[in-house]
Amino acid sequence: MSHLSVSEAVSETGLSAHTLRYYEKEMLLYEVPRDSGGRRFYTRELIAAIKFISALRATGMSIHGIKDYIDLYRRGEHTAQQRMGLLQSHEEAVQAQLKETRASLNMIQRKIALYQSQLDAAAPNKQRA
Amino acid sequence: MSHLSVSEAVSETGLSAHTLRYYEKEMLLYEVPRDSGGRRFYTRELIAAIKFISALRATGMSIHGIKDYIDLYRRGEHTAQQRMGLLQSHEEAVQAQLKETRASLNMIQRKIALYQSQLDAAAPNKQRA
DNA sequence: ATGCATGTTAGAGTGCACTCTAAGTCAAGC
DNA sequence: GCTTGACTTAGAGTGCACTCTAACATGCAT
Repeated sequence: MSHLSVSEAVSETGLSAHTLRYYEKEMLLYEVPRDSGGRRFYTRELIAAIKFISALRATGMSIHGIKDYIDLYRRGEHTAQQRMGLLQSHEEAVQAQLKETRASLNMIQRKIALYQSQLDAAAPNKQRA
Repeated sequence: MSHLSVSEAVSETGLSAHTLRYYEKEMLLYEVPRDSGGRRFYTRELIAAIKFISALRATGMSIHGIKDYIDLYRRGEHTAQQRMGLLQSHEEAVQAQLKETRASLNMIQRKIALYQSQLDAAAPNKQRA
């Protein structure tokens, strides 16, 4: 259970097999183990890493940015401070992006409300007709 | 003041002149007026439209999706209901996306907290040393 | 009248993140 | 032993949203 095949990793992480290979090629994943037939399998540590990478992607960090983070990871424990710094500045960027999205959403919601009042005015008391 | 030059529109909307032309080419903007020399200028209605388009883009609607909305607009008042429908389903998508972003952000924040406690443990009472 | 910023065009180029193709390998089930 | 399905590779292709290029036009400031 702690060794997942490609297809199990696909359903566990929500990424495609193509994307998993692409991430490996781009060095976001390293030391992905193989079975005797040369097929990949994923340990629970790898799955956790993939899920964290997905969280970074879902919040808009680029592949390149993620690679910088992973590279620090590979360089050892003494990079922990730097890694935390990267995550913190990414967090700030995400908060800013959330703020902008909320503002834009607000504008859209006001437009919807406008449509609603226009349509109400055009067809008043429809429920009684 | 209600007629903005290209450079004024750029600073007012935050988009580049290139992007404004691109949006026009993709039919997101239409009937952009020209002065005697053939140069574009932007009315306040156009500026408002550009800002609304930017809100749709900022919330992840594709150029194609925006074009569908604008095309309804061009077809006249009787499409108001459909336009509202598009905006409402986009709103739902944005809410879902916000939820996912918040979940991912949470994961990142937990990681930051982990780093923080690790670094605290490695260098305790640093403030007294 | 000359220089320069600001604009014009069609169309090519860029960067990103996948996504797919083609040709091949391998293990398990009938 | 043969088929089926999941996997392998290098490398090409896709879709999106810009972004830039080159060559030219216009109009204000000196």
